[in-house]
Parts: sequence; structure tokens; C-alpha cells
Amino acid sequence: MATGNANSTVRTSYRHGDLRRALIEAGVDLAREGGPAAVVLREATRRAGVTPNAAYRHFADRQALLDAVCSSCQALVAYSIEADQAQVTTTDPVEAARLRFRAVGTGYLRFALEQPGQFQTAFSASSDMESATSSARAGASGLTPFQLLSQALDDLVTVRLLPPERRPAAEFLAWSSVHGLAELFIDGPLRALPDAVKQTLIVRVIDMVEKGL
Amino acid sequence: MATGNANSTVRTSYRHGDLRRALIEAGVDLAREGGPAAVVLREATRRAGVTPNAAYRHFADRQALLDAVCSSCQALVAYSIEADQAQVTTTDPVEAARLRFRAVGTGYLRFALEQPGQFQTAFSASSDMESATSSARAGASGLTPFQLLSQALDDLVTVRLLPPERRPAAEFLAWSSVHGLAELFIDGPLRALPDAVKQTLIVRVIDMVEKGL
DNA sequence: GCTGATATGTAGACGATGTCCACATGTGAG
DNA sequence: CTCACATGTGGACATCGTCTACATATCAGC
Repeated sequence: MATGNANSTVRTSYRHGDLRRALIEAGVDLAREGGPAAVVLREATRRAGVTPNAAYRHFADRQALLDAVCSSCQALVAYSIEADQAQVTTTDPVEAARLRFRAVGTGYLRFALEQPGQFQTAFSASSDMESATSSARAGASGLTPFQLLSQALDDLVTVRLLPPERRPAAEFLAWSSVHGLAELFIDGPLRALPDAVKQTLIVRVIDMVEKGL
Repeated sequence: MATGNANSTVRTSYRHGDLRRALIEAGVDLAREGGPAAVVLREATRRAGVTPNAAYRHFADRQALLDAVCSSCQALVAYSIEADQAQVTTTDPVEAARLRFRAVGTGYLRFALEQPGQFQTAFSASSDMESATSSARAGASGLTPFQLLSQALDDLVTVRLLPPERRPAAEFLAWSSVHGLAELFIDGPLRALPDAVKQTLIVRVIDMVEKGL
């Protein structure tokens, strides 16, 4: 095997340098190609040009690696949301808050459709409320997808588009709808729908949330 | 090994009798105990008191077995919905339609909370629109969970609680919300919530759907 | 009732995976 | 310079899905 390395840099030293990061990156690639089930420890080490056991110096077991990959994938979701939010240019603060709220949904669902494997991986590992706010899962703004949604809802209250008494737990209602649609799209019965119809459904679901919240 | 059998009936003949059914039932048990990943072909054959390869006389591969188990689990979801719907006793047809619609959501989510493993398995295998209406996934009424939802929405239109122009694709909006909440409950950030809070969220999500549809 | 084709189950093997234990070798602190 | 520790290697094991033979039970047709 020696320095046999499939990837970018050929390892010159005995030490890898940053194996932990390399394994996570390989895992993210695997997730893109085949979802969480494809995040295989041995294959990740293979791509990092390293023996399977080397992974155990950085991760307790495969699940720990998958957790780290999951966090990285959630950060990608955050970036996708931020990208959609950045396109809001209205100067009207009320309309801006409304559109930035909707952008959470569209960014989330756009990512789910563009990178289904990574999307599934992002929410495959069982995460609790604590890890939903971990900084490892944040985007450029330092906020996780969940926190981006919370903030958008707070802003909705600020501009009086959402009555304060309906604010509590609103993130779970909104998240449920959007996340459920993503699941139906990815491996649910809506998988085969033409893209235009999917886009229509996205708009309608977000309409429903906005109206029903 | 001979007639070594862990389950109910000891196999007396060389032939098993109904191995296909036995494997599916073992698979459903495994799903209850550990979700789709726990539906392991070899373990299912072990529980059926049979050699691993015997399964290949009835299923093309593990995925085929998992698909069958998935169908059985979806039937369980249908039964759960029907159970909740059966509790609606109002004589007022309008209120009855409304409550039967809500019962789709409560029955669905009650099953998700009571049998998370089977619930996840029910929607793990990638199903398309065709399999969502397969009779193997139906409950006592002969309807799949998806069809029960569609019927409830049709009834909502009949009693004029839902304008006909908003009927198209409404099942996907409602399903998204309820299914998404189930996912957040089972291995999302809402996993650790006390049961009472979960019940409140269920009511609120269904409220949102009813209001926003 | 016999016989042979077919359905069903068995036996053994292979490659892949996660993971364990023992060992080797860089690297940095003293 | 040396030695402890961090990091990677090598080999092994159990389990899993699946393949290729092989064996036996059951039923159709004579």
C-alpha cells in the first residue's frame, strides 16, 4: 500500500496530517453518492489512503464518524438556507421578514432535492435538541438550520406578522411540514413527480404554513 | 439444527408450510425491535427455524423481504388510523367528516410514537405512487394510509369544509406536516420531549393543517 | 401406487463490513 | 538524545448478504 492515495495530496510522511478531517470529507462524499447507508468506514479510510483501523484513532466507531458527517451535512443545509435568504432584497422590513422566513423553507427543500443523499444523512443520526444547536452544524452565519428557522420566526413576531401567542413551538410546526415534504420527495411517493410540480408543492406547503401558523 | 425452532410451532415436515409469511412476520418483529436496519435476512430465517438460503426461495434478496415487511408495517399504520376514526361518534355529518380527517393525523402519529421501529420501516423502502395504493399495505377497510387520507379529504369537500379548488394535492400538504412531525419525534430533536408536550404538538400541527389547507 | 419433475430447504463458500488486539513507527517533551 | 505517546499497520474474528451445488419432499400423470 505504501503511500497509495486516491485523493488530492499524496501523503509523504507516515502521519497523515489531518486524518479526522479527511475521513469526514470522504464520508460527506459517500453520503452524497448514496445517503447515510453509503457512509462506510472502510471505504472512507480507503479514500483517505489509510488502513481501516486508523479511523479508530479519531472516531470511537462507525456511528461516531457518521455523526460527524451528519453535522457537516447539516451545515450544508444551513448554507443552502442562507443562500436563499441572501436573495431577499426588499427594503420593506415587513415583507423582508416574510420572505426570509419563506427562504428557510425553500433553501431547505432546494437542498433536499439537489443533494438527497446528503440531506438524508444530515437528519439520519439521532440528534437531540442539544445537538440541533451545535456549532459544528452551522452555516456561514454561525447558525444551524434549526436556529435559522427560529430566528426567522422571531423576526416574524417583531414585524407583527405572527402574533406572539402563536410563536411558541412554531418552529416545530413549520419544520414538520417542510421536512415531511422533503421526505415525501426523496423516497416517498412523490419521488417521481416532475420538477415543476414539485416546485408548485413547495410553494403550496409554505403557503399553508404561513397561513396556518 | 434439525427441527430447532424458536417460535410457536415446531416444524414437523421437511417443508416449512408457509415460510414466506413466517419470514415477513419475523421481519415485522425485527422492525419493531430496531427499525429497518434490524430487518436482517439471516436473523429472520433463524427465527423461522430455517437456513439463511431458504429465504431466497421466497424473496429475490434482502430488499425484497424488507419491501414486504414495509408493506405489512404500512398496513399496521392503516389499522391505527382506522382505530382512531372508529372513535368518532358524532351524528353531525359535517363535524364527523372533520373529526375523521383529524383522526388520520392522530392515528398516524399515535402509531409513530407507539411503534417507532415499525413506523420507520413502513416508510423506509422507497415507495412510489403505485405502491402507496397497493392492497398489501391496506388496513381492515382495504385502504392504505394514503388512501384513508385522500378519502377523508374528499369527505371534507363533500361537507363543504374544504373548497374544491383547494382539494388537489391537499393530501401531500397534510401528509407532509404529519409525517414530518413523526420524524422529528422519532429521531429528530423532539425525541426527548415529555409525552404531554408531544400530544400538544400533535394537536397544534393538525390545527395548522386544518387552518392552512 | 409408482415415478419423475419441480418446489423447497440444506451445505458450504466468498467477499465485504465493523471491530478487536498486538505491533510498529513517527514526533515532541524532558 | 531518549523515551513516552500519538498515530498508523497487520492480522484476525464474527456477521451479513449472496452465490453455486446438492438433497429431499411433494404432486402430476401414468
